[in-house]
Parts: sequence; C-alpha cells; structure tokens
Amino acid sequence: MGETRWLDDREQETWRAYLEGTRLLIQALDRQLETDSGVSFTDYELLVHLSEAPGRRLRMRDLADASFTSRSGVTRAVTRLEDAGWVRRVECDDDRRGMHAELTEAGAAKLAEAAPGHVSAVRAYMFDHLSKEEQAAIRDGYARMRAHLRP
Amino acid sequence: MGETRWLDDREQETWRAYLEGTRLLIQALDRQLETDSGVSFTDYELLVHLSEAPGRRLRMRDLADASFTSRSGVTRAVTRLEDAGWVRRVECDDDRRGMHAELTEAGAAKLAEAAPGHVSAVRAYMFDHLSKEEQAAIRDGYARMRAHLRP
DNA sequence: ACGACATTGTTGCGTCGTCAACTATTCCCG
DNA sequence: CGGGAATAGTTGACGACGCAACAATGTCGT
Repeated sequence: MGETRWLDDREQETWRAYLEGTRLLIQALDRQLETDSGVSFTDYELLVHLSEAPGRRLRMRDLADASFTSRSGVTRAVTRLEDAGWVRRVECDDDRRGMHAELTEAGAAKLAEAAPGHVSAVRAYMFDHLSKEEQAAIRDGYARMRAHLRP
Repeated sequence: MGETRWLDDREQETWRAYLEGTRLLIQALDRQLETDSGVSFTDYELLVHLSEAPGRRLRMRDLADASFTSRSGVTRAVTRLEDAGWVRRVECDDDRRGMHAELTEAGAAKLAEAAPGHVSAVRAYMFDHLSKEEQAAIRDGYARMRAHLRP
C-alpha cells in the first residue's frame, strides 16, 4: 500500500464535469425519447441493436452482451418490448435453450419514428458543444478505456 | 422538420465508445467500492458531498441538487445512510421545514477508509488510459455540455 | 456412450430510484 | 396583516435492474 495519489484540482474538475455532464445528458435524452416517442432510452438502445443485427434478431445473450446489462435485465426488457408489440420471441433452431429477440414491423416503425428526434437531441445536447478535436479525444480515450474494462 | 442529420461513422464511434466506456466504468467503480468497502457508488458520492460542505452538513435540497437526483431519492438515500450510522438528520434552525443531513464521525471514517481504493480505481480505470490532452478535452467539453444542460 | 460440467433463459427476491400526492411551513403581494 | 402561491421533505405506488437459484439443454473428456 503506497501513498494514495489523490486527484489534483484539474483532475477533480475533469472527473466532476464528466460525471455531472453524463448524468445530465442521459437524463435529457431519456426525457426527450420518453415524451416525444414513449420509449425509454434503454429500450431505444435495445431496438437499435436488434435493427442492426442480421435478420433483425439477436440471441438473448448477445443482446445482453451488446447492451452491457444482465441476462435477467434483458429477459424483462424483451418481455416489456414484446408487450408493446415491438419485439417477438423466436425459438432457436440449433439450440433448444436458445431464444431470439426479433424486431417486429411495428418495432421498426417505432424506431424509425423515434430516431430523428433522438439524433437531433444527441447533437443538440452533446456534439454541438464539442469541437472536432474534443470529439476525437473522447472517441479515442473512451475506446481505450472500454478495451481495458471489457470482461 | 428539415432532413435529419444522422451521425456519420466517426460520430457513431464516438457515441458508442462514450456510452459503453461509461457504462463499464461506472459498473467497475461500483463493484470496487461495494466489494472493498461495502458502499455503493451513489452513497459514496453523497458522503463526499457532505464531507466537503461547511460543517459537514447540507440541506436535503442542496444534496439533491449536488447529486443531480430527485428529492425523494435523497430522502431514501439519507435514511439508508442514517441506518448505516454514517449520516444523521438535524433539524434546521431557521426553517422549520428544513432538514440537514450531517456526516457522522463513523461516516467520515468510512469515507476515509473507502477513498484511497476508489481514487486508485478511478486512476486505473480511467485517467491512466487518457493523455493530458484527452483529459483536457473531456474536462472542457463536458463542462460546456453541463453548462448548457443545467436546469 | 456417458457422466461431469458449462451455458441459456427465466424467475423470486431485494434494492434503488422516480413521479405524484400530501402536510407543514414560508414567501410575497395587494 | 392576510391569504394564495411557492417550497421542503416525506411517503405510496410503481418500474427497472441485479444476484442467486433453477430447469433445460448442450459440450467435452475419457
């Protein structure tokens, strides 16, 4: 146990700005999606993952991995999305344990409806306030962090 | 309604790296605090806010504002921290509606015990992977975002 | 081929957090 | 001053999510 290297003022400010900015940003995006399209931010992200997958479907585990949440979280989220009519469960051919979550037409339509407003919000709340250099720094820096934190 | 300006590949990657890196980072920090000191990340942050306040106490509303959570969230969190013995409620002299949350000695001790490991984790998970320039970009960029998003 | 072990998805349970409603108090303007 | 509006903190109802346990199925070594 060596001496603790505390954060200096500059690092403190970086840490606080990041934490608080992130919290405000996510809250704002969630509110925008919820009020304009009736989708939560987490549900929106799940729909995006499905829409980008081949056949618009993903194994439950892959959806969990892609969204960095737990298996049970995905189970419940998919049930939620199924009740909304945006996703359906499809049994796996090659693995009888397996389940696919598949985007329905209604789900794709909902996503198409929600996407423009969401993207505009991401621009208005985040990208419009960042220079190209800052965007590059964030991209590279967080990609490196992500690589080291990935399990 | 003009045409939507979708995110280009670079912006997409920035957005994804940021979101996923952040999710992994917060999860990792939460786990570290929880396993090493038995404190959740949110509770840790509340203790920090109190420890930095004059008299180690804060009005409930100020604690809510500082932590960017709802009033009810703070009420429940403070009850939780009170049960743990780390915080006590003190009535306000000048406003009979008011309540202070005050850090106890045990709370200060818990914070002192948890802080070194947490700071080390913040370094190991985040700062060690970022150049000075990237840190500066994040600090400035998020500070600007935060300023625009603040209510 | 077969038994030990791993994996998949779901569920019960507990925790955490928000919104809306409520009481108590304070503020402010006519 | 007095009374409506604003504010403080709490609570109830509810939704989201993680962990651990579980049954069903698949995988692998011998």
